[in-house]
Amino acid sequence: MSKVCTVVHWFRLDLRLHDNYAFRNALNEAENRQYLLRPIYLVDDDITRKIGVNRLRFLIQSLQDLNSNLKKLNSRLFVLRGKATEVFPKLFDDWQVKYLTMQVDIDPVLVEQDEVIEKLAEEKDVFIVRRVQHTLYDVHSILKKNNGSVPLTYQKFLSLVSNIQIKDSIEITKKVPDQCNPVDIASNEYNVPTLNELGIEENSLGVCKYPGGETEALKRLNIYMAKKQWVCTFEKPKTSPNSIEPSTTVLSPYLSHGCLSSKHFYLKLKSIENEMSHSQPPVSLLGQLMWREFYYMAGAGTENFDKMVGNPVCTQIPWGKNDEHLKAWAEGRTGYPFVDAIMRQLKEEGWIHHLARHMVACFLTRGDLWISWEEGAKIFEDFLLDYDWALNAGNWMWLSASAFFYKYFRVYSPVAFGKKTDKEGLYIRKYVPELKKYPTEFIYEPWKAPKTIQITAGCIIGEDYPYRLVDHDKIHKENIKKMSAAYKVNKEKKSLKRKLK
DNA sequence: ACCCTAGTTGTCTAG
DNA sequence: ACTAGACAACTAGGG
Repeated sequence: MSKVCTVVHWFRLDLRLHDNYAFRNALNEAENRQYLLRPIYLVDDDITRKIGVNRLRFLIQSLQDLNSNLKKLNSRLFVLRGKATEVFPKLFDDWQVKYLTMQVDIDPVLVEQDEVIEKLAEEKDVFIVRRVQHTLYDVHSILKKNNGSVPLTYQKFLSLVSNIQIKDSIEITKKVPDQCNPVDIASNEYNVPTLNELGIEENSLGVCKYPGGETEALKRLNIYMAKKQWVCTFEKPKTSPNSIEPSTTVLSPYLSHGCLSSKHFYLKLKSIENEMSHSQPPVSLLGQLMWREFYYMAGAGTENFDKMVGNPVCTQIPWGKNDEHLKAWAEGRTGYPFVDAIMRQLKEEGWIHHLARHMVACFLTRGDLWISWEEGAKIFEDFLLDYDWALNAGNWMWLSASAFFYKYFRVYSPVAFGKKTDKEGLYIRKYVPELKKYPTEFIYEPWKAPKTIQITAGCIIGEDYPYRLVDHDKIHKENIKKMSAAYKVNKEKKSLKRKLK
């Protein structure tokens, strides 16, 4: 007896049912051809080495939510363990797969993997459908529109996409017919793994401020979209990096995992903006989505986008190496309370405000520690719930003045910057509790506090809280000179290249 | 080739 | 609370 054929939808960074064209495609195909439908997710065996614990928790929660939403459609999520390139050849045979749907991704590791999968599928006669649904625009067609070169300014990017229409978002409500479900539909073999099963002590993790999942994403989106006045007056630079509760939406982790469709978000914003006057890109909420598109396009069109060497858009800067300083930065013990508070919030909660990212990124690179942005990007990859390959590399290059942004002499002060929105240092007191009792006068510069005050506040600088690693006022000026020299060399190289042509 | 303009979000001081 | 200028002078894109 020949087995019934199967349609597989491979969930990756599209952990949702709304606005998921690729999944709808699979569902329709299974129904029309009377094939079996298996929505799958692959968990790599070394996942715990690749993803930080907070993000792993977010992912597992997202998978659980996806599974329960699929169950409402009379289906389920089939979670499989192993590497895609090893799992698929077996699946193709075992399940008689005829049709595989998935979304298009940009991360070169995934792109490379997809090429292998595509080849394997071809050999086994599996038809693959890939849909652009993680971004608003098909980045490759934008690049083509710009004669194959990457626009290096946001405004240029906006002009390229200005007349592209965004299609409607879709809702999937149709239930999967019983005959499309395989016999092992209820098997525990395919359950979403728990954190404990992955070797993570769940109660060793901090409070979960941002639970993963499509349900949570849409709930969060709707809360913010209900505040129409807030949406329409939103200007990113005017939001606070150090408020105790986030001053922005924190939808980014949901976008990066695909729990929220960027297109769904975009269309909501558009319909609100149609009703009243509103702020504009780059500072508006819609402008934030456009930044995401901008970096996706840059990432897709640039070789070695996540590295300095061999990256054509990245200025080559002779960064130093200092593992002690790097570690202190990552662990929130630079001796600059604002920087340390941010890094500790990042590690504990997995999310920090965009401007807080500016502060610590500038501090690590061109501002103070003179350490490569690649090192910072790796730490962010570990800690951020909203880690996103293209955005992470792009923003790190921006902040280190390696690409997209060039005014390297504008340096964030670890003392002055935070004071603008938090004079009392309430944010520092929360995340660096050893300084909780410091007088406001010294909360941003505790090393200036007289010994008697340090004793009264119960925190001796150099013992209970570190002495500052560097003297910002002095070192940032030296670093500006180094940047200037690096730019000069870069310029000479460029003009030499032009002459050679 | 050259010049001009604009660029998501700096800091500090003086008024 | 705000605005303007000094600081020292960046690059990409467009004309």
